[in-house]
Amino acid sequence: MGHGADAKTTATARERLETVGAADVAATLQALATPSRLRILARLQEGPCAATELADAVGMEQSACSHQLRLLRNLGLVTGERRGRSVIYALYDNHVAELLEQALYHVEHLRLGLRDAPAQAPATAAGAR
Amino acid sequence: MGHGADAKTTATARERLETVGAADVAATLQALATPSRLRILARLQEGPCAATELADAVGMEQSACSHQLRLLRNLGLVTGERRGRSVIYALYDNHVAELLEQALYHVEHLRLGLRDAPAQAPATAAGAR
DNA sequence: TGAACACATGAACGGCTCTTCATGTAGTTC
DNA sequence: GAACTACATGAAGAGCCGTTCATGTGTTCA
Repeated sequence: MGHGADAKTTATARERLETVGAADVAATLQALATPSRLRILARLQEGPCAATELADAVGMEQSACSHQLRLLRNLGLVTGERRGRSVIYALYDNHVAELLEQALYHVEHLRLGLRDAPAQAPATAAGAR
Repeated sequence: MGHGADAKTTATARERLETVGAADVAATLQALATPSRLRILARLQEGPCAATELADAVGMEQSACSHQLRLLRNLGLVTGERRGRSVIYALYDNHVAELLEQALYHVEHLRLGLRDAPAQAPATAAGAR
């Protein structure tokens, strides 16, 4: 209903994590945990692209790129459909685009060493202090 | 200066990625790419916590937890300061909390198989379709 | 000062991941 | 259908990662 965190349905990140499955979350996020795949996704954010062209754009061998594309596909992050003798790859979703975007955003800031606020705990019954 | 993406200073994700350093971005994101660290960060989002208590909360051995904490610390994602004979760990930043939050959010949606929109390219000269 | 607690660190091992090399399959063109 | 292009796949090797075991450092308290 609301936007971010309502008072009622506020599950802790920890609960949500176990609900979805920590291993699954980790697996998905690992798609963003290597330079090669990061480059692939970043290129795809600019628009769909054929496999060979993609490999060329990110500077990796066709085979290596294909392997990673399969991985990304199995994770449901990208799609690939035939078009003539090419296979056009694209980001699956806008969620993927945003995930990449925000990951980049946060890492850019973290890498600058800027400190926003010393990490405040959510508005829990935090009497203990 | 703006907030998210101004029309003028819009660099492609690919450019930003190389600017920050794809390897560095990957390294940081890899902190979210394993169940153990994911649990650690999720627990810390609820508030600061001593090392042993933390290890207990996420169900891992003290040593293993300590190793991962060092890693997270080196990446600048968490802080740890002595307090008596304990060391209290906390998320470094609100950026870290948000990164975790949004990663969770997107993965929750991706895991549901919900498809928002078939990934639209940014407002480029995307006539080809 | 010595014992007990809290945490950090080093070494080592098993497992996973990414790449490369070689080969296989699908589609087009002649 | 033969040759070529575009992509996928399998096997294998090098390197990295996370855990465990054993031990070390710092702190409190009697």
